Amino acid sequence: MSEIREEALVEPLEKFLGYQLRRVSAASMAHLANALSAQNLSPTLGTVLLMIEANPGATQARIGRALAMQRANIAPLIARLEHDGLIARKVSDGRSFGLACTPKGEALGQSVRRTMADHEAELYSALTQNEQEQLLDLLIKMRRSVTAAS
Amino acid sequence: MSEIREEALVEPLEKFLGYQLRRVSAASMAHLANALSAQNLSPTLGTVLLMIEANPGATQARIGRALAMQRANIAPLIARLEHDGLIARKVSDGRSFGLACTPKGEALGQSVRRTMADHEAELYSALTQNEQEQLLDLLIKMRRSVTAAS
DNA sequence: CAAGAATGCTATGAATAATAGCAATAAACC
DNA sequence: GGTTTATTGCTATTATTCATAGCATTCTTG
Repeated sequence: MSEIREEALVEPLEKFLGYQLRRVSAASMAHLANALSAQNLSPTLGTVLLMIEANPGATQARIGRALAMQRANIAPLIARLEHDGLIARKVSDGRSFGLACTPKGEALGQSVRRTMADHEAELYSALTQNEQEQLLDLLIKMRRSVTAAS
Repeated sequence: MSEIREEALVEPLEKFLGYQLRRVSAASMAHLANALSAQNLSPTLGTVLLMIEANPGATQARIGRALAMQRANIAPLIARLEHDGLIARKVSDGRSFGLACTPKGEALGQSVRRTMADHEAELYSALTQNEQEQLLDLLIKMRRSVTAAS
């Protein structure tokens, strides 16, 4: 009946917001990555896909800025989405392209949105509706100040 | 006077807790990494160092479990801390060692704690004291449920 | 004593992100 | 108009973090 339980260690960073944020975020990311693996997408790829879907015609530099990603890092992701036939590029500038989802990309986007919604519902059900809204508001407030500081 | 401002993109994941969590956590990690670079430590190394300092005698497997790190991933970190003279290993088992900070490690730990406290104070000053406590409580509650689910 | 579990570790690969630099193009300036 | 500056997409490279598989040693347990 009584299992052997390891005595818990002291957590010196317990009161640090950054530490708790990191721990929860890491767990959430792992959970989401697992959920999205069925669609053969990483969390980042899924996010970029949805971002393009919601902003047809945007260039990859703009998408990257909105997601706080460097141009150098988003390039291979765009190439991958295009290679998979999920997005298409239309010349907009002599140097840039307007991105948009293909029908295949929109279909997958729909599925990704469902997966993410399920993931959220499952993971965040430990919090009440009220707490979820509180947490969301606090995070958004944090992001505004953090983004402004950069 | 009026700068050219790029029209903001639609953020389809705006209401997703996991998304906002990731964005804030990423910004916080980058900020902390920058702050800790002066001590020649990554956030992970700093965290492990403080964890060992707070739990002298613990084995690296135990430290790893408490931080949700695989044995395979913590091994090189421990080797690095030992190589730098920050921690020492004392045989505890035929197969494991009890870890503890050296005086040099404790001195650095003190400095790391200060750096982290400063980092937190600077980054999270956008929230009131009350909001910071709310956020901390919500995150801890999330962590309990997430850990239980794993 | 034998079987299974735990520990430390290596090797390897995936995912994410940072920096530097390049060629082409656009925009701004004189 | 022509020069300078900025932007864009991209490659190459590196660092960090984390996951999996496997191995030898050593404990623990039946």
